[in-house]
Amino acid sequence: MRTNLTIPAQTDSGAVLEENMIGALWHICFVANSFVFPIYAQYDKKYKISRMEFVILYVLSHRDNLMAWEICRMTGLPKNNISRGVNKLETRKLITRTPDPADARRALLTITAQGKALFDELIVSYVDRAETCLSPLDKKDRKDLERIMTKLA
Amino acid sequence: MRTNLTIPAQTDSGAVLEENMIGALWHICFVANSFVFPIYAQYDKKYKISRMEFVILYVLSHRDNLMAWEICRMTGLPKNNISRGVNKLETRKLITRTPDPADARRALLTITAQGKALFDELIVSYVDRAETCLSPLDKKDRKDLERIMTKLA
DNA sequence: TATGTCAAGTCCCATATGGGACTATTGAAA
DNA sequence: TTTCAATAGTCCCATATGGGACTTGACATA
Repeated sequence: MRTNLTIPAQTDSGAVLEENMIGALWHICFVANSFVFPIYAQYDKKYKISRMEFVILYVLSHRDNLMAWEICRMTGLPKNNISRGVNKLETRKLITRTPDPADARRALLTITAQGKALFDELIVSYVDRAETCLSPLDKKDRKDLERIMTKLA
Repeated sequence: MRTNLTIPAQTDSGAVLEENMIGALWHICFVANSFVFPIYAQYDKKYKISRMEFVILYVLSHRDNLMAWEICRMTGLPKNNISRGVNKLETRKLITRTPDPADARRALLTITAQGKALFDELIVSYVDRAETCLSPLDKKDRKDLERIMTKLA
């Protein structure tokens, strides 16, 4: 379990890679890691929620009645990990799994009120951290970033 | 300080996340993962180079005579993982470790010609993949992305 | 009904990862 | 000098992760 992690506050990485788009993508990865790492550490420590579980809650809080494989498709995460997360969330009653009577293979996942309540709590840290990470950006930067990221994903 | 977040109720369409900066950061993570995952899989399979090892080669190919902890600081990766990677790269003669005579704790890392040659091979896939991932972006987008990412990292 | 194929999930296992304890060394304070 | 703290790196161990095999169910074709 992760606790107490320290992300080095500042880096020289800017200097390491200023060639072209390689650098941009390297930075994207760096930012992504520095962003999520402390969050997941906190979720795990404070709420016993793993990365996979958070991702599932995140997706289900936006769209209901999804099947596990759809979450895989949307997130790019492997199905066994999602499967594990779904099971854990179900036993904790944070989501429900409703078997599709028409096809016994399928089960529709829905977040419960309890799950939604937890998610609303989790997302506060998420937003805080996002604000911290994006604080160097002005309004225009943010607009641009949003536009670009929408194109990319 | 927390942002008042509004989670759009049940967004439709595959785009799970286009609200605000939460969405942007979620996208950043998604893009980062989708970008690196296939690359590291290939590096591992084809060259027996792990993510950590690649990162070390990457950094050392830009800056010589670094200590392990500096790589940690630059990349945000934990020191034990970097330590492992350094050892493996050293036994494969892709980097050298020169003990600092003035301080026996320290060792300066340098990429070897062999290491550089391998890195040059690796980076080809990296650039290819970067180009693929960034293909939806036009020239202006790319300029913006680079500007923003430099600010963020 | 039998058969082959695909689909949705789960299980098993090997590996990657990260936290924390530990070692060895240095430098500073007492 | 002795002691204490900090630094650089390694080791150990528990957990997270992902590939691939496996299970069960659905459906198409015969």
